[in-house]
Amino acid sequence: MSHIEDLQELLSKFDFKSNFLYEGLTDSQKIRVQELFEPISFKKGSKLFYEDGIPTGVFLIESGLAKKSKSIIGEKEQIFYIYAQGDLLGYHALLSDERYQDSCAALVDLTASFMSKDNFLMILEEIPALKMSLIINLSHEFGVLANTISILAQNSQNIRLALFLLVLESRYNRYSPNNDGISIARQDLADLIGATRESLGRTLKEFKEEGLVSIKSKTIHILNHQGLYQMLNT
Amino acid sequence: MSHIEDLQELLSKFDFKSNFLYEGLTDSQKIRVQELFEPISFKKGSKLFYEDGIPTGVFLIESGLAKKSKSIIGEKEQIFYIYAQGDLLGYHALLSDERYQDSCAALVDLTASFMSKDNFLMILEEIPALKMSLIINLSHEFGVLANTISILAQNSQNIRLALFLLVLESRYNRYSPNNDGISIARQDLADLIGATRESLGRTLKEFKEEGLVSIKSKTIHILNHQGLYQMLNT
DNA sequence: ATTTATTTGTGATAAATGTTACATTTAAGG
DNA sequence: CCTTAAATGTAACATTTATCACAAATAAAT
Repeated sequence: MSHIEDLQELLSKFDFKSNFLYEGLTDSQKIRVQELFEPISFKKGSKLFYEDGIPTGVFLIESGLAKKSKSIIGEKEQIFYIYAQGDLLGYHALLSDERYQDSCAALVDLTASFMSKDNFLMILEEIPALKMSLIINLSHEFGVLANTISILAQNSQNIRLALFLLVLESRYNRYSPNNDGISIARQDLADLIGATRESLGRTLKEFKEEGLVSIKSKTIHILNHQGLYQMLNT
Repeated sequence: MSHIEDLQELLSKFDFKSNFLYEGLTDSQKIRVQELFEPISFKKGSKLFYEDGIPTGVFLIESGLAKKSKSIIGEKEQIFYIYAQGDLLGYHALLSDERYQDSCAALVDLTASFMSKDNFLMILEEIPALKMSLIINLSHEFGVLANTISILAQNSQNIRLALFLLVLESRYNRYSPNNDGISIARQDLADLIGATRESLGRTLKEFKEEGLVSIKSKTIHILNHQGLYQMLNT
């Protein structure tokens, strides 16, 4: 197996397949689902939903990026996933009939489609294939979060950063062939890899000096994918 | 809200409700499900299933404890959940139609009920309530793993240990009123909180010297729950 | 019961990461 | 465009945690 394939396989272990919604539906079913969505938009920094809030529905991201994060103890925020175009989100709390266990904020101006809780639960009963897709997807997500725990708990900051840079680049470029680099606030990147902002800055600088990445203000470009990947296998 | 209630609420954020199987079923449905299980037992240290193995069915723990762990990079093993009596496990890989993403090993001699993949998928179609229970449960598990990420990535070893001691004690004593303490290998506890064995040992010694716990060989007893809980809120 | 293997404890040292405080750069608003 | 606020960079220092090497204790096997 080539290095590229190895990398792709690794990255898939950190990616929800949250764009499952239309998989396996007939054309008429797709239209039925689409009819239940309504457009909604969020300014950069605003929240799609809040921790402890009551779930109102689900969101399908049409454009933009959103971070899901939570804070269990103290004020420290942990980002545990970054959603991109095509991803469906907001269904966990809704389905488990709990309050939101996490909050979700737009990283950039964002457009989405919204479906109310009632409509979502209705369509789930109406189209059984959807329910099975959801089960498959939730099961996959379990693996992704377990992998995330494993990476964050067992590896140094260097390795965590190397991995998440690769993950983010692939996520950011999901539907855009032109590689625009990874544009993200330092604090967010730190909250994602479980580091302080200062410490992340130093590690990032190291990477730059080693020619692994280039940095222009907020945007990080990966120059040497192979190099980052090799860090993971040492 | 009292401290005890606060603690209970916190602990519930780290507990799968994997004993959902019979919830909401009629008596005849329960019997139908039970008929499809067959007894199986595992010696301490043996594996219920292996990472990368092909899923064969699901397990319901009748007695004993099991750890679910994985190793993404290198040889470091991360335990991300410890299952106890009453828990159902092994359905994630089966449902997402992937290979096992993790391995599961008995921490002590263990007895379980086993249901084959075919029977599990069959009963899921036969009893729709089961499918919905599964969705609810998977959604809840998502929150638990997100909380685990947050704790492990954002807190010091002391705090991680304090929390997991409280979690483990509650898990170990789920169905046993007499508090037998937490019997666990140091290496396993270290793999659970994301620390080295030596480092864990030192932190544990500190806890002992502060009167928070007592240690008799492999078994840890919590002496001051309040004290451990307060560590989390500083 | 005695030997052997495994697990655990300990101490010295090095490495990684966090903390604090402030300078500098970049973005946002009028 | 200018002003102010927010984000980022930097450096010295403290703290936490890992690593290594080995002793002690416990568990397993004969």
